[in-house]
Amino acid sequence: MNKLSIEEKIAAAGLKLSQGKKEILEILEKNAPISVPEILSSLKTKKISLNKTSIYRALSTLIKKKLVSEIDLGEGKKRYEASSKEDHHHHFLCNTCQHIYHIRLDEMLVSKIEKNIESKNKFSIENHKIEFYGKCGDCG
Amino acid sequence: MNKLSIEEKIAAAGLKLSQGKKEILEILEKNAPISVPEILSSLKTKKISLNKTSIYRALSTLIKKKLVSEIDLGEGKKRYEASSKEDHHHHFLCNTCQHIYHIRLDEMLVSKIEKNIESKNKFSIENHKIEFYGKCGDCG
DNA sequence: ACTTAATATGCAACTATGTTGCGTTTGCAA
DNA sequence: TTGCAAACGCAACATAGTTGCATATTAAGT
Repeated sequence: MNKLSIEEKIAAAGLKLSQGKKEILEILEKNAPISVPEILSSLKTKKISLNKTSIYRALSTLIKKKLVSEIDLGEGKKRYEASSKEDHHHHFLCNTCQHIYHIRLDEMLVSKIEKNIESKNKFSIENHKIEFYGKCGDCG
Repeated sequence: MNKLSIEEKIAAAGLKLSQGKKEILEILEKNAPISVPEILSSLKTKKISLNKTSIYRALSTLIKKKLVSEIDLGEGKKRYEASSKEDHHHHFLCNTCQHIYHIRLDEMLVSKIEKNIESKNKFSIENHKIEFYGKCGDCG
């Protein structure tokens, strides 16, 4: 369980507690994976001014410290989520309402698939990207 | 087996045989999945002048007719490959040499994973994106 | 509190991928 | 061979993301 406050998490990662990082983490913890433009407009709503350059740089250090993870659903832009939300998981994107759902896979099966690939080829797999697309319950 | 010539494939899809589509398909059939900038420079090498707008538009119609498929390895740009090359397959991207390999998965296992997700949630899965990253034999 | 060094920020300019509008050209079929 | 739809080139635009540099803020040491 992760009961640390945002301030504590940033401190634990050995980072300086800046307005930017604090606000960004706060937003990410409240949202499904969002893009930088969305973070930007979310900040504007909260009447907080933060430059896009600063956001990209803050995200970059947060990613390095594993407080944030980057995902790419093939939309031509990246999305970010607080990695503290949950552990390893994947995403389902509804082709109709564009909602992003977190899903948990049977990791045993994934691992079987990877072992299979590694044995057939001479690869050593370091990570994967697995996303699903379709219709969610609300739209089906 | 797909023994049709490029001209025949285009005709079979009910498309006009334009220089652009012909050249693009020719390049895609010879290459691993490549991006538009790469197609552009490949054309330049062959002393063929074709505008990037035309490339994007040609690709778009070729994709609609299923002669080309679009893939996204999270690099901030799309890649394209001739779908005639092989049937359903996935990709492995070497983190060291950036080489892209075609891999074939145990589709039974993939289908098991999907059924699992569909039963736990109220999703109907229409497609997926599954890519692997790591070190290839040459780099390991 | 005061200084300092490291990190964070703002701004402007820039790069890259991809798109749109529009006028012109080309392939192909009647 | 002529007419129409599809293809094309060009310029302008849109959007995501990056870089350089000057200024400001934070946290640690005095």
